[in-house]
Amino acid sequence: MQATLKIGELAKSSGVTTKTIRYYELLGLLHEPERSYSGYRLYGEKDVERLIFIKKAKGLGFSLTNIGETLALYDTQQAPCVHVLALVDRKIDEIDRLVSDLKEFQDELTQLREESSSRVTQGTEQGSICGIVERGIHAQGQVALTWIESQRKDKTSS
Amino acid sequence: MQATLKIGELAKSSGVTTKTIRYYELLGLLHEPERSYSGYRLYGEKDVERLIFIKKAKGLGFSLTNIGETLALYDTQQAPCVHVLALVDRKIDEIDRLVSDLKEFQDELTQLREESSSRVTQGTEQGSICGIVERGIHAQGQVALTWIESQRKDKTSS
DNA sequence: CTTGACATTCCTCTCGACTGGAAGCTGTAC
DNA sequence: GTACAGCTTCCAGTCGAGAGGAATGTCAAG
Repeated sequence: MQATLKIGELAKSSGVTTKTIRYYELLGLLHEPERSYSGYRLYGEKDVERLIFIKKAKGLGFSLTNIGETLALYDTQQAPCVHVLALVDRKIDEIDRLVSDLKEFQDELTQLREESSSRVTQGTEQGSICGIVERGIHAQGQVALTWIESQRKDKTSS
Repeated sequence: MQATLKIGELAKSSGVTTKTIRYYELLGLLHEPERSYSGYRLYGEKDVERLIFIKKAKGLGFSLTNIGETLALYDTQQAPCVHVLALVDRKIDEIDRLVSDLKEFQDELTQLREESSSRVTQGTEQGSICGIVERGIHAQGQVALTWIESQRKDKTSS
């Protein structure tokens, strides 16, 4: 359990900013780290793993509170009581439901895709950026132009 | 396309508050509805479906912006251009990745569950609410007490 | 013709999850 | 010995997704 990383190094090896690390500590997701004589936070490899776990879970849509609970369960090396086991079971079931809902949603999208692609009239809209942007979406408030960007930043992870 | 529902009725049949409906309209997720002579918003069955779609997608973790894009695609009855098709494809792929990440995460939890349950020492902690709460989590900042609540409100849907 | 439920707009507040920046300390490099 | 990156705390701002509430209008019932 050697604590050798300064916060900036932890940030680099986990891909999480120093700001965020301190914030997670504040929330109790990370334990209070050791400190150097001068007060610098010092971390070890475990902390890298922990941060990556958090990042991953967050990417899957879990809230920090929720992640905190799961971590707390990891932390307690005591026998967990029946209540907590039941909660983990519930979480597992929840993921099952989530997955099947996602699948269903994906099916809808796929179907939409099929229908749509059969309507593509062989790109007679060469000059314009995208016919849809001009005709359909523009009217709605140019949401489309930020689409690609939002896609990019939405799931930079994984 | 008869528009007969007032906002409160739409709210009831979709399970979304009137506040939220107006907010979605503001964001462009819902079209500007017809209005009665006195200025009341008037909706039809399509709007119920649309709201339920939004609710569902939101429950799956998509952002309102993201949902807006998808709806925009639904809306355009024109042939969608190749760009948009590609984006839908990407979204479909994303869901694939999301699902497999979730599965993986679930496996980790299941494993944790197994390990943990083998440590349950046959409930010698009758009197206390939960041994874990007392011993493990309490130290971390009583996160555990809000756990059940957060579970409840996190996924009230589906 | 007033009461009460529901509608309208507009403006502020909340909550989660950060991010930015000020003011000051540390530690290595030249 | 001073410059500069990197650390500290603390406080304020932002963004998404709404919720709360004031002031006012509408409409059916008694």
